[in-house]
Formats: sequence, structure tokens, C-alpha cells
Amino acid sequence: MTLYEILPDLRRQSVDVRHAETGLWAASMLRERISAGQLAPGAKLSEEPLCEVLGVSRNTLREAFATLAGEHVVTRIPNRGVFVTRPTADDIREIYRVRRFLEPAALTWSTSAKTDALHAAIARGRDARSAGSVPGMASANQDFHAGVVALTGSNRLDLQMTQVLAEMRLVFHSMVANPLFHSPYIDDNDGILERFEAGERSAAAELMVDYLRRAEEQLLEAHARS
Amino acid sequence: MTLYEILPDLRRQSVDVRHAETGLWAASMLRERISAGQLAPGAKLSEEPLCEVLGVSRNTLREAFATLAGEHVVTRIPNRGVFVTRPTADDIREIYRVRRFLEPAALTWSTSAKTDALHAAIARGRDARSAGSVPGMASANQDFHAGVVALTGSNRLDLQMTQVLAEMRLVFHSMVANPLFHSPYIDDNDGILERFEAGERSAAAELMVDYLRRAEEQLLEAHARS
DNA sequence: TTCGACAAGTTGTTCAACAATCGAGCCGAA
DNA sequence: TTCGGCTCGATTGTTGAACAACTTGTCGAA
Repeated sequence: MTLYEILPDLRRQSVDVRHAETGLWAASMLRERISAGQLAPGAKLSEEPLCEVLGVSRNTLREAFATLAGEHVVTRIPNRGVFVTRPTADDIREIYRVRRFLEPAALTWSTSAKTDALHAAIARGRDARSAGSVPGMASANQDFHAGVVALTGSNRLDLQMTQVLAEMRLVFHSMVANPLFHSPYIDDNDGILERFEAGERSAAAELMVDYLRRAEEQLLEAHARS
Repeated sequence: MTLYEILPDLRRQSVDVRHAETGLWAASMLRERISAGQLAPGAKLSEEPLCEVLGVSRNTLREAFATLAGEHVVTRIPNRGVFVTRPTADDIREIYRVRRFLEPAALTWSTSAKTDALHAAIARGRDARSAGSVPGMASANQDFHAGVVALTGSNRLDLQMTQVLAEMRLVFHSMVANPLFHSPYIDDNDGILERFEAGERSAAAELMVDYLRRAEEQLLEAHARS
């Protein structure tokens, strides 16, 4: 399987692209493909073929690598190359460590109570479950938890959560997909939101911690298997 | 004042430097100087003179810029150049928004209770206050709050806090230094630590929120003045 | 088999060139 | 004078080629 088959024809058309964002453009291109699983965890991103496919120079590509490395999407090993990050068990633990602080904190202390996006995410999750769509459930679940952190109103925490969720996708991609993994959590989310809206914030936070612990445990177990 | 006077002779000596880290080296060089206030907020980092001073090529310098931009230490304006970030009032609010979630969360839910570093930071703060050293008090205070987040045991949250504190230093550098700003907070920190060690975690978290609100208010006021 | 020298392939870094953009200063019209 | 548009110089954005340094695998000698 050549890189061309995985990433056909990403060369940007010369029209309507601005000067001064090629590096970011290349980064977003790769980020997309990695997030979609087309570039699997562990895959090596060799400079020369990628330059060819993206239609950018090596120097520009390296700027893109620097950006992605800062997001932990990609791992740079000096003199060896750049690889799509393959999360370790420790990475999984770290991801959930972060989430167990961020999400309960958001539920407990956020001043905003705009929960429309949360309800929408839960609804989308139910629809996906009915339709039997695993990616749909996964994405809806991510939206819900991103939405919880968005309650903080902080761009930085949002960004941190976005990055952590991007790494979660890498975790999923590096393991066998279990269709049953996401489905029970939809009701968990609903319960959390219910408590939150009832003003029982610490109860909501507790449910969240409980959810996160169970999810971590399941993921670690699946990771050990793979 | 030329760049040479501000950053004399940073060119790295050819001996004992490894291949494959020049970009990171340049980034850390600049980070240091910015953190120390030698490169003030708003200062333009022109490529050519900086290449000269650092002894690296433009491409490598640009990799360093990408790194620093990811840390919000530096702001890139397309086709205009790279500048040391000059925090706005909104930035200050955002910084404290992050801190008001991170630090109370650490106090409330961290599993570690290793408070040696916190005691040490408070002691250093008292020494600095006796010695009348404003930078000493500032640095001790930062150490204390970094230490609180370190209780989470999470590298990511640590890193986030490190970045936020780096931006705090930019805030200080872009305003007139008020010698009285830091001194009262040493006792606040002591009170917080006392509650935490007594197991009264929510009380500690409340004190922390209170401290952060007061600090934010003072900084915003000082910022409006400047 | 084991070890080390060597060769090939990649990454790290530099350099020089050109394209695109910005901003200052100049000029002329109202 | 003041305003708008213009040109021009300086700086940034991007490229391609070149070379240095490192990694890996191979081959042959002991």
C-alpha cells in the first residue's frame, strides 16, 4: 500500500490559497487523515514521499511536523523520523488523569449552563446507537465530553480537551474496535447531564469520575489484549 | 539598542552539541530570554538579525518560532513577523479562568499529598520578602502554584500550568512592577497549604479561588493603568 | 556465530533564490 | 492641508538543492 493510495492527490490547487499558511495547511491535512485513521498509529511519515503527495517543500513539511508534534499527534524521534503516535498504556492513563480533573472541574465550577450542545450530542448518540453506527456513537460521545469542558468558557481548556480527544481517537485506531464499547455510555452521559441541570453539581461530577474510571479500565484491558 | 546588546553572542559553540536539536535549542534560548524579560512583550523578532545572533539558518529559526508560538510565548502575524506576546486584558482573564479550574481541581482531587515542594516554596517566599526581593517573591509564588498542579501527577496539566505561568511572567513584564503585589500572597499560600494538609480540601480549594480572584482583579487594574 | 567496517538511505541543517505581502514615503487632486 | 493611490524597498513565505550527521542493514574477517 503506497502513500499515494492512502493520500491521493492532496496537492493544493494553486488558486485561492493564501501566501503564508502552507505549513498550517499541511498540518491540518495530516491531522485530518490521522484522525480519520487513514494514517494509522505507528505509521512512519517519511519526508520525501509526503512532500511529493502534499506538494510542499521539505522545509514547509517540517514546520507542519513541529505543529503536530506539539499536539502529540505525531512523535518525532531524532534522526529516525516522524511517526503517527502510538499511545502506550501510560498514555491512556495520562489521558484519563487529565480528563478526571478537567471534566469534573467543569461540571463543578463552570459558570455557564448552556447545555443545548450536550443534549444534542446525547440525541446524536442515541440515533447512532439505533442505527448501529459505532463511529457515530464514538463521535457523539466525544462531542458530549468536549461540550462539558466547553462549559468552562476557556479556550485553553477547550484546546487541551480537543487534543486529548484527538489522542483518544488514536487509542481507538490502535486497537480492535469493540462495537459494545460506546453504547452503554450514552445513558451515563444522560445521567450526568440530568444531575448537572438539577443543580446537583457534585453528584454530576462524581458520576463523571465514575464513568471515566470505567472507561479507562476497559480501554486499558483492551489495550493489553492488542 | 541593538539586538547584539540584548542577546550577545548566543551562537552555540560547535563542540558537544548534537545533531538534530538545533531548532529546540534556539527555541529554549529565546524562551529563556523572553522569560527573563530581556526580550520585552511586543518586541519584534526579526528573522535575519536573530539568525545572525543565534548562528542558525532562517529555516531552523522558523522551526523554533513554530514551537514558541505553540506555547503562546510568541505571536505570529502572517507576512508581518513574529513578536513577543503582549498579553491583553482578555488574555489575563483567560489565564485566570484556566487557573481557577486547574488549581482548585488539583487541591480537591489529587491523590498525591507530597507537599515538601510546597513548603519549600513558601519558605523561599518568606526569605525573599525579608530580603525585599520582588523577583524572588514572584518566583517563589509561581513555584508554589506550579507545585499545587504537580499534585495531580499529570504531565499534561503540569505543562499547561507551566505555559500559563510563563504567560504570567509576560504579564508582569508588560506592566510596571508593584513591589507590594506579591508580598501578601505568601500568607495566603500558607493558609491554603494548611487546610490541604488538614484534609479540608474543599476549604483549601475555596481559599485558592478567592486568592485567584483577588490576584486577577489586581492585575487587571494594573493592566488598565499601563 | 560474532564483530566491526562499510554503504545506502534518511534526517538535520544550511544556503541562495524568488514570490508574496506589508508599510513608508511620495505625488497629485480636491 | 488632507486625502487617496502609487511605487518602491524591506521583510516574510516558500522552494529546491546541497551537504553533514545519523541509523540501519550488509558483508566479510576472525
